[in-house]
Amino acid sequence: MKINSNIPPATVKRLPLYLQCLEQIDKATGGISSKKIAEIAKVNDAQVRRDLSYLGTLGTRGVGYDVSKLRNQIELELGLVDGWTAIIVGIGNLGSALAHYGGFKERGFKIVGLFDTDPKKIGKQLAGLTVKPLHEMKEICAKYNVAIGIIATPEKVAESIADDLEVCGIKSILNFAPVLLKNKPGMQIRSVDLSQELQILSYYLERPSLKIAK
Amino acid sequence: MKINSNIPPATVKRLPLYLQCLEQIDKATGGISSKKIAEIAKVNDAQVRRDLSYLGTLGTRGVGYDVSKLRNQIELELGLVDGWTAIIVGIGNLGSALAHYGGFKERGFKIVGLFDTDPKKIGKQLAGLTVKPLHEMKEICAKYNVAIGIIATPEKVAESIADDLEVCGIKSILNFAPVLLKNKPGMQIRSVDLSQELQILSYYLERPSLKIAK
DNA sequence: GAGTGTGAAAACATTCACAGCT
DNA sequence: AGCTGTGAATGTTTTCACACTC
Repeated sequence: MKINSNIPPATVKRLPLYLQCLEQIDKATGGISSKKIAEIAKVNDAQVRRDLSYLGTLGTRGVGYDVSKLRNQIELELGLVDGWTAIIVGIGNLGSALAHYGGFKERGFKIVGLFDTDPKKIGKQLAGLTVKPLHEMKEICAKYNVAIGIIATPEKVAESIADDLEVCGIKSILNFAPVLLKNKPGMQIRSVDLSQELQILSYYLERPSLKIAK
Repeated sequence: MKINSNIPPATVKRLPLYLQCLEQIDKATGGISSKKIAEIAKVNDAQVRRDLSYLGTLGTRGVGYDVSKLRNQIELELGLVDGWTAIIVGIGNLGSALAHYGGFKERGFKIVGLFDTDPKKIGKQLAGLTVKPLHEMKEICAKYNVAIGIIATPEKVAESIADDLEVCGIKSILNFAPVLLKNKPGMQIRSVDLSQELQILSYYLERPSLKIAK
């Protein structure tokens, strides 16, 4: 089992998609073709083959890919077998949703801490964890060697939480607050803006107003 | 005010990002340069100029862009001024988070209905709306001319909800359930998988196991 | 026959670098 | 002097098409 650490970014973005496909097909199916994956993932089949070829020679000509072998290899490439630990900061509706979200555990991410500043939330039990105040963050991060900090706070405090996470030695942030965080050297930051997809969708909607223009 | 309906997809994806930038800068600032936008959005400044040039000749050489004029034009291009209405199906933690999410309203999307199958949730008041059973969906969709259906249900029922939305005449779906929905002719579907970004992040994390491989 | 893996072509996207305007 | 808008160059991604293997 080898890891190719030089996969094109466009391909890296699609690997989780393929993983989802493999999970979704009939569990009894042992093998699958690029054509079938392409159909479920809604991409071109040559694309699928090219993407998977970066992970090594995994398929069998004339036959297809072995589902579990393929899954293992994608998980290996994405580093999902390393068992990353994460904490969530901001336990409102979104933070709670993330804490309960089965997809994280299923993908090898373990949530080991929930934090909030609101005294009403501190002490609450949630998804098998107790919500803790911010000043206990450093201890938890050290104890569990936390790799990822997930920000689900209101936008006003997100930047300061990012600073706190940096102090705790965290090297990666997944930010759900609708704010563009400042760059921090040595820190990987990815932001998910829940309204962004809706805005993109809007561009491709049939618009009454377009009939007037053009 | 003209709409250029032929903007490259890569640019469309960045327009919401620029909008976020503009919202985030000091409200007092009347003008902004491509260099400043690039810095906040963490992209190349030539990229910003090229992207914005698709919207028309908006800047002033030697000066920069007028913030409010730029914002208006981006909103116009994205169709955010058309006042889309949306409904949310599945009022768990994620659905509640989405219902309360200020970013939707701010971007011109109006949530006009919340739906769930759970009798315990039906009747609940949330973000100024009452949670309704599924069979009232069609009526609400017709009444408010709903354009977008947001799915925030567990994965098992997501596909059948998508069918229901189709029956209600909805033409666009934003799916938060971790499942790849089947294609429906004439239907725009975008999926947001909350764990996907975490998986991409994982690929770029420093891995202990990589020291062994290679 | 069926389906992978991959050169080569085509399409798309980014970046440079600078003329042109304020 | 400062900053846009954009040709031209470069880099990346997608797709075609087919030799090759089972």
